[in-house]
Amino acid sequence: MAGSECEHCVHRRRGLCASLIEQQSVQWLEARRRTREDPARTVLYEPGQPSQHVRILKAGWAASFVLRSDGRRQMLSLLLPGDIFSVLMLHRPTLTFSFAALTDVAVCHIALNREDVAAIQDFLGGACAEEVTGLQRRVVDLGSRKAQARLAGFLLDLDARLRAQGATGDWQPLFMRQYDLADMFGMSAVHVSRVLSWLRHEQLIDLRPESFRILHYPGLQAVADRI
Amino acid sequence: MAGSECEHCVHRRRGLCASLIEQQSVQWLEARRRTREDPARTVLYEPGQPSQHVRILKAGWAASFVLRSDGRRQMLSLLLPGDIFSVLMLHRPTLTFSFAALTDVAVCHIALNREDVAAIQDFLGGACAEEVTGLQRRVVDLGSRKAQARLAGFLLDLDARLRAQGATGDWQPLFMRQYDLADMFGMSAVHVSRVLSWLRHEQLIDLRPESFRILHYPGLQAVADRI
DNA sequence: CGGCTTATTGAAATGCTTCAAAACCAGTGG
DNA sequence: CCACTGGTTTTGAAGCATTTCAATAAGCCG
Repeated sequence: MAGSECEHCVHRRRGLCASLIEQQSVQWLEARRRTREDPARTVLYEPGQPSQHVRILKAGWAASFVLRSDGRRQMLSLLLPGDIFSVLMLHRPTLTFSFAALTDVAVCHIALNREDVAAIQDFLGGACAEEVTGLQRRVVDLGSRKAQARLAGFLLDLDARLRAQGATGDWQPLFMRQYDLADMFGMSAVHVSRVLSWLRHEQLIDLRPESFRILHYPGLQAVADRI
Repeated sequence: MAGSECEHCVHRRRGLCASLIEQQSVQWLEARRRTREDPARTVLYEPGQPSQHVRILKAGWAASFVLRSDGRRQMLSLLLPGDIFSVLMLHRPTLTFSFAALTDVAVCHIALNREDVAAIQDFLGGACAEEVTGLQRRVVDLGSRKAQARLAGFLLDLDARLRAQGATGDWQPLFMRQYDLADMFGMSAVHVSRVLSWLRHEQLIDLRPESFRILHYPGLQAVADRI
């Protein structure tokens, strides 16, 4: 059974795994990877920790973040199932930021050597470019938009991202605490609560413990487009 | 004369040029590049514009930025002589952001085809990783530090960057208007003025039209380290 | 000198944070 | 079934950071 995990993996058709399988084979990949499961809130990678493995989030949600000396946490990106973390690990011996599980997660660790990496340069270049583009969006977001616009835009993005992965219903999962959103968008948890309450009060979204629903796309978009 | 520009170029020993010369030769590089000069405030690249050329800032200062539909400008990064823009051009047909000259500039355009790019993958991977790291720093900066800390940190960084390039004196150049700094750090030009005045009043820095001087490193560092 | 761009200053308004208290919620053990 | 707990969200009030608007000053160029 263990020998056929890759065969049946949802993620084998896209991204890193697809490239590796194309270059080599499913068996080759299977031999170089192992799955690890971790409970919610576990730190998956600490800055400075040398690692030979590039990882793929098989199931659950995770996030990358920087822990500042004053205890403050700045989230860099949100990882959904299928996302790779981190392309940088293939270029650098260690990273300067952390990864943590937001929910229970299953993570696939893949061991690649220099030649393996060389064989998938095309894919890696593209993945690195995506990483840059995503971070640029965050800079624009943090630098030039107000809290309301950031949260509205985030919910729209997340909705689109989940639908692109095949989600269909009205309700979408949201496995983040309000303080996670606060750390993501550089605002206080209190203010996150207020903004979300306001969006709800305006009938733009509906919110439940671990899920949300967009009630009025154009309205929410209008808020997201405000300065 | 034109045939020997690369030979005498200050930047030939580092970065992209060094990699290309190592892989091929100075003559090879010379044949694929041409220099362009542009006055201050010129737009060097507009988003969406297809370009076969990767560029190196030979002289002057420039910046990358996103122009938002509401007219607001978010600067992404500051380019100093020797900096490449942009690694992303080698992975994507077009970019989503702009480059503009802050001063009069000389820009070296280099035409590379797919094989040329493949030959310097090692260098490109590293450069892309650097790009990511720099943007992550900006996210942390914008997300979790106050205006004072951002400006203090910027001056310290810039000072270090210029000294790493060989600058020695007390005074360092600063070819940015206050509204450039505002667009860079997500604050209003008025507030930039106030913060700089305050830093000056605290005897931490000295400021003149196109240059600055750090008067008290530990003090400025202390401000930069504040939340 | 006049006209342009950039920087400074003040006053008022807005956005956001902090602190503190209360409400809510899920799980635990009685 | 209830009370208790710990983690999370909501709410209010006060204070701080930053923006906006508007007016003035300073610097530079022709």
